[in-house]
Amino acid sequence: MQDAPNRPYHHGDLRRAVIETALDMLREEKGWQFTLREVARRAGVSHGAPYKHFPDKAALLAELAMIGFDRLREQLSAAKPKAPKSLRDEITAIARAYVAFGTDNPALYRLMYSAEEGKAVGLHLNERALAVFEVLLEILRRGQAAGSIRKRPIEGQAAAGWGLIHGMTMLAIDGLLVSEKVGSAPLDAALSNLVEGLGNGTR
Amino acid sequence: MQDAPNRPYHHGDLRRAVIETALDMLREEKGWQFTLREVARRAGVSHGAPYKHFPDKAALLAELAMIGFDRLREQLSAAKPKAPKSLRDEITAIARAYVAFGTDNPALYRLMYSAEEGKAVGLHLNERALAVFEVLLEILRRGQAAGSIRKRPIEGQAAAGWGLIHGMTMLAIDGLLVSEKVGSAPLDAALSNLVEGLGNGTR
DNA sequence: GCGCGTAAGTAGTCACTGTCAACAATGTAT
DNA sequence: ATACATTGTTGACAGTGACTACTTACGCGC
Repeated sequence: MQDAPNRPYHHGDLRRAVIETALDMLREEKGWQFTLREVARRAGVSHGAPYKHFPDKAALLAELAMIGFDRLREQLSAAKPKAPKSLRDEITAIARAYVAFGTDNPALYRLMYSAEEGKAVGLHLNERALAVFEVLLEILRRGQAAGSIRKRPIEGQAAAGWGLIHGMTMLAIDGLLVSEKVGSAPLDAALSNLVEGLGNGTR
Repeated sequence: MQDAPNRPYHHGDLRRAVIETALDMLREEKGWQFTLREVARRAGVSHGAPYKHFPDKAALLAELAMIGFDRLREQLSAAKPKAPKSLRDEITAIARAYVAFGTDNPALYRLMYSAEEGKAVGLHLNERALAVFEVLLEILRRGQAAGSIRKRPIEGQAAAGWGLIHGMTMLAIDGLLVSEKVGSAPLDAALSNLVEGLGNGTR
């Protein structure tokens, strides 16, 4: 915290501090509807200071979203099993990690898929976001080569995988996966269905 | 509009007018981040008037979300083919209608899955929201009975279907289904995959 | 008919927001 | 040393959601 009253006039690394503080607020609060002024307040700086580092609030949000993609990719890479018994195990592991990222960082995940409704395309065509998508594509490519995944246009299979996982993540974040509607293990069931749809019949 | 300067003191049906106006604003703008004051302005009443009908903005948003579920259910019912050639056709038709609802009413759809982040559960366990879910369940039940869908816990299959369709809808709304990532007909491909996963092998 | 309670609308206010321009402090290159 | 660019501060502005006190006029019981 910035208790020291004789804090120096120049923060030193305010840009990073603003980002860190904003990430903290995303973590503890639910919505990404935090105020820029409170970020400044927490960072121990005047309400106008952040504008020296970000042209506006949207720019900060975009930056946060990018960081989100980086972290998601890292988390997926870390979850990839070293010696997977089957492609199914691999897909399951990755998918679980993906959903876990969403439920662990709900506000951040929402932000990654919201930022400026319409400008989101730009974000997701960015190299850092595409890197996440590449994890999925790589698995599908390998599966097709190994013959355990139907030989179909890979983009379509990617659509099915991305759509399902993103959807399950959003539902999980919103707390909508209640057993009254989707049973006790919805993610497992959905993943089974996905894998069986992708598979070539040799289960 | 309310051009008449000698507009009566009492609006007559302000509650409905507020809802209609808010729906209009959802339709034309993208975000559900409209201001209550502008709703009042457009309805031709003072900025405090809506508070006589809604305790706060969140209450209005919740009401709008409910209307969204009603309309979605209607649209799905209308899209259900009278004499479907196969269950696959039926599922495809319903799913297309669902996604179309989302892309036609992006802000409203977002609202239905956002409203008060965390209070969403309550919304979705409401009778009017469950009615939408029931459309999906009914198809699955019928498919299992007819033998064209694998005999598995229906909740899990519902999870797979809901997750995929919701995910595709969200991606479509955000404009993220660009051909660079998911090819030219992502929805068709994803639905094929879903149906094949659900199916019992007799394709 | 008629009074009047009360639902419905108004106006003003409060604390707060994002953004901006003017100003001050600091570091840096010449 | 001195000019300058960077970074932070302060104060302002319009606009927001929410609350309050006030006013209007609808409609009910007599």
